Order: sequence, then C-alpha cells, then structure tokens
Amino acid sequence: MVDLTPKKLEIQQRGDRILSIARSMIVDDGYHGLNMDRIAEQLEISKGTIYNHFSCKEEIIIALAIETAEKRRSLFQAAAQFRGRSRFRMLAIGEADLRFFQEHTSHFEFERMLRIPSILEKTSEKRQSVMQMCEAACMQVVGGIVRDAIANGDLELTNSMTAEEVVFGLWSLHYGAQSIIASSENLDQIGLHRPVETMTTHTAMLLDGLGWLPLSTEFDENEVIEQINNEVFKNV
Amino acid sequence: MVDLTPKKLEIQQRGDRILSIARSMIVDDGYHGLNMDRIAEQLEISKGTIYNHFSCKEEIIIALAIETAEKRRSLFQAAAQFRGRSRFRMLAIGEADLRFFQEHTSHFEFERMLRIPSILEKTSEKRQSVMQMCEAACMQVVGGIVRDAIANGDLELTNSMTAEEVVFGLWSLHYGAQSIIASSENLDQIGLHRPVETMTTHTAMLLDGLGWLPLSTEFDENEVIEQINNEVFKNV
Amino acid sequence: MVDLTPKKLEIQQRGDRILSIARSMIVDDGYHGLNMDRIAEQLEISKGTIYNHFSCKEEIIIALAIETAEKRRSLFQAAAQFRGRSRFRMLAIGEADLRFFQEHTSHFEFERMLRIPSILEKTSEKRQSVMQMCEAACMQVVGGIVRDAIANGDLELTNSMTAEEVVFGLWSLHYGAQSIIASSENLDQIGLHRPVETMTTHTAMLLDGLGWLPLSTEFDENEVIEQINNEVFKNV
Amino acid sequence: MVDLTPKKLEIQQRGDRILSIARSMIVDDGYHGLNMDRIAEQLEISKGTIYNHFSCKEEIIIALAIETAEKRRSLFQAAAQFRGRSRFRMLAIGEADLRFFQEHTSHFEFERMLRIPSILEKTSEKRQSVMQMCEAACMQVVGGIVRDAIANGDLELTNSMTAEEVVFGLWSLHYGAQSIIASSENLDQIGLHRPVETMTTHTAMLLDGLGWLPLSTEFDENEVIEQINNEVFKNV
DNA sequence: GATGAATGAGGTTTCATTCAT
DNA sequence: TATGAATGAAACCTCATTCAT
Repeated sequence: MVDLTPKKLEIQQRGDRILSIARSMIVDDGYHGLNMDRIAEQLEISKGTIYNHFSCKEEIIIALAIETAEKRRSLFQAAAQFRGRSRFRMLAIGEADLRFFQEHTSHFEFERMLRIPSILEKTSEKRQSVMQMCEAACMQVVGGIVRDAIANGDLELTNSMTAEEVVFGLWSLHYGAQSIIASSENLDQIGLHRPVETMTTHTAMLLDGLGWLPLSTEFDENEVIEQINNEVFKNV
Repeated sequence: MVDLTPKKLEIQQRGDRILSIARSMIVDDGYHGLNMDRIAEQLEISKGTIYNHFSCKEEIIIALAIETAEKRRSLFQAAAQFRGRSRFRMLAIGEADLRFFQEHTSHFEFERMLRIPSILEKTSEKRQSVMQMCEAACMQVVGGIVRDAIANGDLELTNSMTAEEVVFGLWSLHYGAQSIIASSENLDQIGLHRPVETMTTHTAMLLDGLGWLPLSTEFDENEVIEQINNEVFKNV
Repeated sequence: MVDLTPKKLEIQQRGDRILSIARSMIVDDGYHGLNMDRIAEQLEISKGTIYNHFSCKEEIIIALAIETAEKRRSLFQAAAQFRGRSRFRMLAIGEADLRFFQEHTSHFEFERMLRIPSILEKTSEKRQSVMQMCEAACMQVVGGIVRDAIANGDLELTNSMTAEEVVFGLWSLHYGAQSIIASSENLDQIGLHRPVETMTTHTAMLLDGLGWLPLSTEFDENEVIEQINNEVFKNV
Repeated sequence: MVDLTPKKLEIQQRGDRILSIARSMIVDDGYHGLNMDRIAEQLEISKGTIYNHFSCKEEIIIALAIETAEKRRSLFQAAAQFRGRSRFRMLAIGEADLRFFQEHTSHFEFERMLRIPSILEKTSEKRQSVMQMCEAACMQVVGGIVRDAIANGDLELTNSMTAEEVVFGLWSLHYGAQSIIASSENLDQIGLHRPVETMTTHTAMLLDGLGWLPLSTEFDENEVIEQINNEVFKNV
C-alpha cells in the first residue's frame, strides 16, 4: 500500500492531464479538434496508454462532462443550504447556476456532444450513470426546494403540475438560454445585449407566473443576492 | 422551357434524394451515421456526384436544418395571421411550434450539431445566412406580436425589458425544453410524463409572470386553440 | 469563304492559346500541373471547347512537343545550309541547338512525358508520326554533315565509330547539359557561373577529341559564329 | 537486443518492400503510376501502414532517389581510391558511373521528378539535405581528381576553365546519354547499337580534347579498366 | 502497464471526360 | 459550336482503435 500510492498517484495525475489537454482541444477546435494522436504527442505518452485510462474518445468527453457536472452539483448543494424563504433559496440556485455557467461554459459544449446519440452510445454505462446522478442530484436539490415551498404555502401549484414539472420548466429555460448564449456569437446584433441578465429576469417572471411567494415585486433581489454570496459562496 | 425541365428536375430530385437518405441516416445513427460512402452506395451514384451537390458532410446537415427551419418559418408566419388579441396570437405561435416539434423532431438533432462550432465552421456562409434568416424571421414574427401587445396595452414591460428580450425568454424555454425532450429517453422515469404539455404550461406561466393580458386564468385556452386550428392550420 | 476566314482564324487562335497556357502549366508543375479545368478557367472558355480542339489531355502534350520540334527542325535545316568546312557547319548546328534550347527549354519536358508509355499510348498515331519525322530530320541533318566530313577527310573515325554515334555524343552532351541547366537553380553556388558557355566549350573539346579538322586551336570560333549568325540566322 | 531484432527487422523490410514496389510503378508509368492504394493492395498491407513509413507520396520518391544516390556515392568514393595517374582515376570514375547506370537506371526518373518544384516542395527538408549531400559528395570526388591532375601537370586548362566546369562537362555528357538511353526504346533503329560504349568513347574523346594526359591513344584502356575492376570493384 | 506499428473505414479532393441544352 | 453542370473513377490522407511485444 505504501508502495502503490506513488504509482497510483502518478496514474491519476496522468488521467487528469489527459482530460486537461482534451478540454483545451475541444474548447479550441470542438469535436473535430479532439485527437488521440495529438493528446499522446503533447503528453509524450503512447496512444495505448491513453486507452488504459479511457476506453474510447467518447469516454474522454463524458469524463469531462462529469468533471464539470460535479462542480455544478456542489454549487447547487451549497446554494440549497441558504437559510431563508423558499423563493430566496431559488435565487441562490440561480446564483449557483450563473457561477457555474460563467466558470464552466465549456460544459455546454460537452453536454451538446453527449446529446448526440451516436456519441453517447459509445460511453460506458458506468459513466453514464454517474452523469445522470449528478444531474438527478441537481434536480432533486431544486425539487426539494419546490416541495418545501409547496409544504409551507409559498407555492400553490395549479394545472395539476408536479414539483418535477416545475423543475423541468426552470431547467428548460436555463438550459436553453445557456446553450444559445454559449453557441451564438451574434446575440448583440439581434438586440440581446445582456442575455445572462435577461435569463435571470425571465426566471423571476416564470416564478412570479407560478405565483411563488414572495413575488419579485415584493423584495429587493439585489440585496438578497448579496446576502447569498456572503453566506453561501464566500469560500468559493 | 418544356425541354429544360427533365434534366434540371432530375438534378434537383437527386439533391432531394441525397438529403432524404442523409436525414434517415442521421435520425437512425446521428452524426457518425451520416456517411458519404453509404449515401453514394444506396443511391447508386458516385461520391463525386454528392460533392457536386454538397461540398462537405456538414453542408448536408445545414441543408437539412434549413429545410426544416423553412417549415418552421411558414408555420410561424401562418400562426401570426391569427386574428384576435395578442395573447391569443402568442398561443397560435405556441401551437405552430408544437406542430413543428412533433413533425420535425429531427430538426433539433441537426440544430444541435450545428451549434458545435467545428461543425458549423465547415458550412458555407451562404447557407449559414439562409439559416439565420429563417431564425430571424421567426424571431421577428414573435417580436412583432410582442410589440403589438405593448402598443395596445396588453403587455407592459417592467425591468426595462425590450421586445427582443421577451422573445429570447420564450425561445430559450422552448429550445431548452425541446432539446431536452428530443434527446432524453428517460424523462418518464424522472417524473416527467407529459413534457410537451408541461412546456406549454410553463409558457403560459411565463407570459402570466410578464403580465401579458388576458392572463391564462381569464380565458379558456383549449377553446382558443381549437379556434386557431380551425382558422390557421386547417390546410396544414 | 470570305465569311469563314475570320471564324477559322478565331478557332486557330484559340487552339494556340490553349497550347500556350498548357505550356506554362507544364513548365511550372510538370505533368500533374496540366489541368483541363484550369485551362478553361484561364482562357474563359468552357471545357467542352477544349475538347473540340484536342481529343484528350495527352494530345495537348504531343501538340506542344510537335510545335517545338518543328522549330528545332527548321533551325537545324537552316544551320546545315551554312557554306563552309564541315567543322564550321557543325558549329552552325551547335548555334542552332543553342538558340533552340534558349527559346524552347520546355521542349525537353514534353519529350520526357511522351517517353512514358501510358501517356504516349493515348496520343493519336497521326501526331506520333509527325513527331518522329521531326526528330529523324534533325538527326539526318547532323548525320549528313558527319558523313560529309568523313568523305572529305575532315574527320577520320577511329574506334569503329559510326556517323550516328558521333551525333549521339553531341546530342548527349547537349541534352544532359541543357536538362541540368533547365532544372537547377543553384549552379552558380557550385562554381558553374557560365554553364551554357561551358557546354559550348565542351562541344569543341569533344570535336577536337574526335580529331575533327580544323581543330578549335586552328581557327577563331567567335569569328565563325558571327559569320554564321549573319548568314544563316539573320532573319530568325 | 535479441528480442528487438525480429520486429524491427520486419518493419524495415516492409519499408523496403514499399520502396521496391513503388520503384517498379514509377519505372512503368511515371509519377501518376505511383499509387498508394495499389501499393497497399499488392503488399497486402493497409494504406495507413504506408503512411507510417512515408508521410506522403513524394517522400517515397525522394527515398528512392536517396537509396540509389547513396549507392552512386559509394561507387564514386571507391573509384577515387584507385592508385594511379589522374586520367586512370577518371577512368575508374567512369567505370563506377557505368556500373551505377547499369544497375540503377531508374535513378534518373526519380531525379527528374524531384526537379519539379511542386513535387520537391512536399518532401521533408531532412531527406532533401541527405539527397544534396550525396550529390555534392560525387561532384567533390570528381573535382578532387581534376584538381590533382592540374596540380601534377596531367591537365592544363585553357579557355579559363575551372575544375568545376570540367566536372560539369563530364556530368552533362553522362547525364544526357544515360537519360536518353534510359528513356528510349528505339535507339537501335536509328543506328545506335552500343550507346553505352559510345558514351564511354565520347568521354575519352572529351578528356583527350581537354588534353588530359595520358591521351587515350597513349595507353590501353581495356587493360587499365581490368586493373580497376580487380582492385577497386572486386567486392562489389 | 506501456508502447507504437498496423489497421482500415471513410472523408475529401481532384480531374478527365461526357452530354443535354 | 459553345457551354458547364454532371459524372464517377481514382487517389490522397486522417484517425480511432487494436494488439503483439
């Protein structure tokens, strides 16, 4: 055990280096830019060694997605611990999501690739389920807040909507907005000068539309967000 | 003119057949399933002929996306002609979008691919701009309704929001929801049994949150939709 | 006839322009630099029109070779008419060859291509025989001078050499030197500052070596060449 | 070391087999007869494997040229070691060149291709400089003998000729004669029954013309050549 | 575990030639 | 006769993946 540690450490570090180079390749040149030969060349290892870490190219992509998805999960879990009214806790989630988006924009690139079936298919079930768990954890965190809000009367669902369906609406809005922002270069030209802020505003409108109390007109959002940043994300 | 037809017709038909086969390849097996050799083989033409129609694989993808995007544009333009209050005209747009989604689910597959920069880069500027025009036309149709609503007092924007930004919110919600639905197989397992209806409900909630009159509680949605279908989409 | 002439002229001029462009393509990039598409493009005519002039690519090559071969033949025939001793007539041939080389360096490129069986095969028999006639005429002109020299005692062949073999030696020396000069950029760097003059000197040395009278030490070469230029090539 | 040999040997042998097949393709049909697909087919290896050995088609051509150029260099260097008068050492060079030509006729084809800029450009600088070194070595060997001859009075250059220019003459004569012989099928028909011997005779004539002592009339060439073969080339 | 040569499917390009208009 | 889009054979080259050492 004492002997194995340094070796295992080295192996893990190599795995990380592979991911790190792969990430920058994808960020720079997208899917076609990810190239097993060039990874091997830049790391000065053999191609075979890469295959000891990742059984195929797609496994690298999902590993990258998991890496960032785990960061999102911890951000969401941290946000959910904010003490206060349910609507404010949703604000904390929004803030977490915003931070995630700003620091890990590349995640959307990975996710887009994994939503192409022919790519996802080649990934291992193991990593697929890790990925799903991360996503499910995020949904559950948000779902928990929704249920809390229903339980304490802050939110009263009509249309026979379920908590999961509320989450789906918010997820759709954010996933859609972030995908569009991350992959469009000309938003400014079509009159969208502050797309991230616009997304945040729409989130508030949607929650208002659902009747989630207190309504956005009843409190000062900036003040709450400052409090959230001080309490929840101060170490991040 | 009578003489010109057969040759030109044949050429155009071949272009269409290429797209048709390519579409089914992508639907079945995604990006990797699209294979120039196999297209040539199945159509019994040479690869060179395919490249006379489409200069690369990615051009086929964008041609497919344009094909469907044009259908969306006509649906949106038809929907916008519905006579009635602005909120009902938005409902008509929602109905158009729904029909588009149900009949051309594969569009989201194409669009997802085109949002990967390394794929988009290889497409011709010409087709890129056709694609953008289709999208812009849709946005303008919706933007026009928003502006009408503002003009006649149905909608009063707070938060210094612009009409374009309202459209962005709806676009994000729908793009996000439809992407998720089109690329997820296990929504049912996580409690989303009617995702399309849920998306529609959230749209209504968002419009309510924006204060768009009449609010969803003030009219019978199903009745209006029936009217829309009768008047606008009866021939479609 | 009055009407046809301008048309025929135009057609012939186009044929010439095709050859002219093809020549420069081959000079720059050899066989695989010759490209029917690019000829059409540069002449702003259609590819089909080229095929009205030359039935295939290889016919262009042999047409180019014939064009220059005919020029060489007339130069040689003109040179052979110089009145004077056989050695001086050889000097005239050398001068003709020099002029040919300087003005039609590319001829050697064409000749080389036509030595490749798969290329020669595709040319028409008609042009093949025209080509052969031109070459034979040149050799006969030189061979005639050699035989004259032998007949009148200027040249006495030892080593049981024949007139044809004498021609071969001169041909080799010139062909080799000209090929090297035509395709080397760095002769100056390796100490060859006047390669053409060097070739001429070696020709004289070779004729001296063969004992062809008068030896180069017995007359003023420059003076004779001036006379040749005045009498034989003054119109060229 | 014992373990490494079989694998490495096999790899090297495959590289050699690629060159061997490529050589015959070029000999038969020139540049466009060289075909990566057909090499793979005939060797029953994959195309990728060929590209592991040679990064492009042109690298094969230059590799072939280097292979033969190195043989010429060793022949020349061996020849230069012949002990005897300078004229006899030149005879040894002539003998080396003759042997080279007879065994590696195809070299001239490769050399010609490499004179086409668009072909040479694609070859690696590394191989280009190897090639240049081989050629320079040959010229220096001959140049050395010329200078020795001048130094010891065997050769007295008139016409302000330099040692390099003497080499150029010999090079031209041999290159030209060998190119013609290598690429002509019908020399016999035009009266050239022993072109190689004729070339050798002309070399002697040229050297006689230059006054290189002893003149060919002053010694028995065959006897000297026999001696050269016994001393210098007996192992070759 | 590490290596890297071998594999071979497949994307892309090129180009001579044909043929309907 | 001129045109040039269409054709399709032929190659070049890339790259993810495998496997013997």
